[in-house]
Amino acid sequence: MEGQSDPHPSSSQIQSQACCPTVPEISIEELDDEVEIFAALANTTRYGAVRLLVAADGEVCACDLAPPLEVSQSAISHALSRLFAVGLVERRKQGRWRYYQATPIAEELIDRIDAHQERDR
Amino acid sequence: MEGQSDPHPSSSQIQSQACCPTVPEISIEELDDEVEIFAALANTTRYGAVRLLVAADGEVCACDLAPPLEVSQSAISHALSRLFAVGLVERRKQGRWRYYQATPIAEELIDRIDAHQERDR
DNA sequence: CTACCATATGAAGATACACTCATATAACGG
DNA sequence: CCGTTATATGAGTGTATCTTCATATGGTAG
Repeated sequence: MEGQSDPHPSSSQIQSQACCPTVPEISIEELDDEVEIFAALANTTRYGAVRLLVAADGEVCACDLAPPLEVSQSAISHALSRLFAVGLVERRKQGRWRYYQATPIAEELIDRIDAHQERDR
Repeated sequence: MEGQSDPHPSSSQIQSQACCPTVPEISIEELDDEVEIFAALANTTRYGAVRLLVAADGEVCACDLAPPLEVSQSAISHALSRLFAVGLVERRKQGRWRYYQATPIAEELIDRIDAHQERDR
């Protein structure tokens, strides 16, 4: 399998008007952390939670996030744990409550998306 | 199933130092488009393609993207189609080649991620 | 035309994912 | 203490997702 591709560097030199405008080299292996950040946002529950936290512009306890998202306690807990794992939210414990807050990177990503949606509407 | 939650508005008024700092209302249904954008980036092949395009800072033909990502022709084609569908890349046909280019929103999201990675390293 | 090349697309199998359920932990209130 | 509340976590399951294979399309060169 993988019957070798590499089409153009063959025969003569097809680099003038053909493809190949020198493709930059990037380390593909090191992309996984970043993919995980986007993967954490690639789900309605988790993205909705981030949006709520960004809109709240401050701390919100987990129990206040579940109802508007219409998901169970377990679901929001799983969701917030994953968001925390990739650094999209911070959390603080107070008594029996756990307060969550969006991190700067979360705010920035949402901000970019909002600006984009604003543009082409 | 779903034995109704809504914990605090019950008994007395537990809003002072408890949770509930007025959770903002957002339209959860309208989030799907945005989730699709992040979902498109939540895969190594697709994210790698976007990174290559952003790094290239210009057009790159599909055949030049497959080798560095170590994926098949079919895989890169599927990947680019999906990225195009959500507006993360643009494309232009020239002869039998198809040139892809990152869109502004793609560049901005990558830019935010890079700045973030820079920060906590 | 006919061969070949770059790309696209549909179906299909293997894998990963997001819930739910059950249960655990921890903090408060009586 | 014991019951209740808020949250966390592991297992299990239905569903979605990604890649490959096969094939289609559209362009180019002989």
